[in-house]
Amino acid sequence: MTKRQLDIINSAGKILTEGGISGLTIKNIATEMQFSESAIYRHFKGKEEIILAMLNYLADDMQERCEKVIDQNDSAALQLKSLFAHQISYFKQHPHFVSVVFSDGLLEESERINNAIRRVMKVKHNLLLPIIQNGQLNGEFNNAIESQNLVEIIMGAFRLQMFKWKSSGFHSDIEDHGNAIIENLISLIKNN
Amino acid sequence: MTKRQLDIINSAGKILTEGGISGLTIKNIATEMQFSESAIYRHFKGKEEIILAMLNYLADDMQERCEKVIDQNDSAALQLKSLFAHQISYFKQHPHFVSVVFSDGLLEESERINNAIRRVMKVKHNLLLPIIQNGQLNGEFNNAIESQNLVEIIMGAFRLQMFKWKSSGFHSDIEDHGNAIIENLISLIKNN
DNA sequence: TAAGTAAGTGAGTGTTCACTCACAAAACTA
DNA sequence: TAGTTTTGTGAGTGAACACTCACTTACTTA
Repeated sequence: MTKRQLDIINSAGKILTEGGISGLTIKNIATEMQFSESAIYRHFKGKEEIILAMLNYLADDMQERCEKVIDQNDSAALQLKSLFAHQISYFKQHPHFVSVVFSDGLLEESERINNAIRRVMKVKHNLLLPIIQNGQLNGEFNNAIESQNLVEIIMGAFRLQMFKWKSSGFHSDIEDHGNAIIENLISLIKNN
Repeated sequence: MTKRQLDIINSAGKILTEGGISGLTIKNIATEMQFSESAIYRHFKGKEEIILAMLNYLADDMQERCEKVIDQNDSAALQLKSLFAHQISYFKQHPHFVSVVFSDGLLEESERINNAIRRVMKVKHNLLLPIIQNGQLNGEFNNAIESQNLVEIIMGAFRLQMFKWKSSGFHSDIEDHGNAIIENLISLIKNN
């Protein structure tokens, strides 16, 4: 990944956030980059490669950042809380990643993009699962429910918050509302 | 809504399910209807109107069907269960409605479509809210959490199941997995 | 400094798209 | 049956799209 490629996927992200998936054209990316359409093709083979690069960058970056945030000495509940707090503040700084993950119009166009989106979700899933499992093992969380299902409930709630935030044009306060929902989720799955 | 219009939105739904949002073109709808492109314009002013008609039909239909399914004499938990069981079996028969609700590529193109999608979600929200509120009032459900938030958690989990089902090309068993998640959700929010 | 490569350009190409229009047949109505 | 409306068609339009190509300019390096 060259610097120029990173510039391009950032421009693509900006456009995706502002103009949605139908606005994500080579022409618009080129304009945003302040050079010609054809120049884009010096750095990426085509549009699909740009989208794939965005998604793969997001997955890698998310994995790396989140691993650092989780402190194994914390309680499972605290780990969940800091994981999501981090994730929310990250998306707040880079809302285009929310756009790209939720642009499932992309999804239908190419199996490779489909897989890349799945990979992003899988990274998230794999970060959550061990936390939940530990919490269930040490009696912190409800263990009447399979860990997999618990993870899906949590991810579903989080995704809906992100979706609503995106639908609002990123105007609503995701930090307040998102963290509140996570707080509620934790109190829901806790044994008490 | 004429018969022909209903035929067209059904064709559009079929195409949306099979070819995704990028496949939803006037040409494809016309082919599916077995007549020419221009004939479509005898029944709808344009593509946007077709999509709006689909969404509004879904919202109205969902409202009407779901109201019938909910038996006020049942417990809140049972009401939730039958509501979702009905919804899942309905989507299983009409998977294109899952496609249309999740095609947020549509969303960005027009404020009217945006509002129509929001309306579908609102209908669902308004169906769930009173059930949750009653359940909290009569001590059946956890009332440490605001009803609104509880509704969002439930809807989020349900939407994620639908999304995964759609991503699988509607091959996974939504009836099994979807109902299991709802079962888990209910056990999670129940006071015991 | 000469040669090779990387990065950018302007003018295209072919395709697909939503949509229009003059026209025709069919169905309804007086 | 004559007149009108509804429903369909085929040919076409202009715009947007991803992508190509011959060419130039700038940078690197032997």
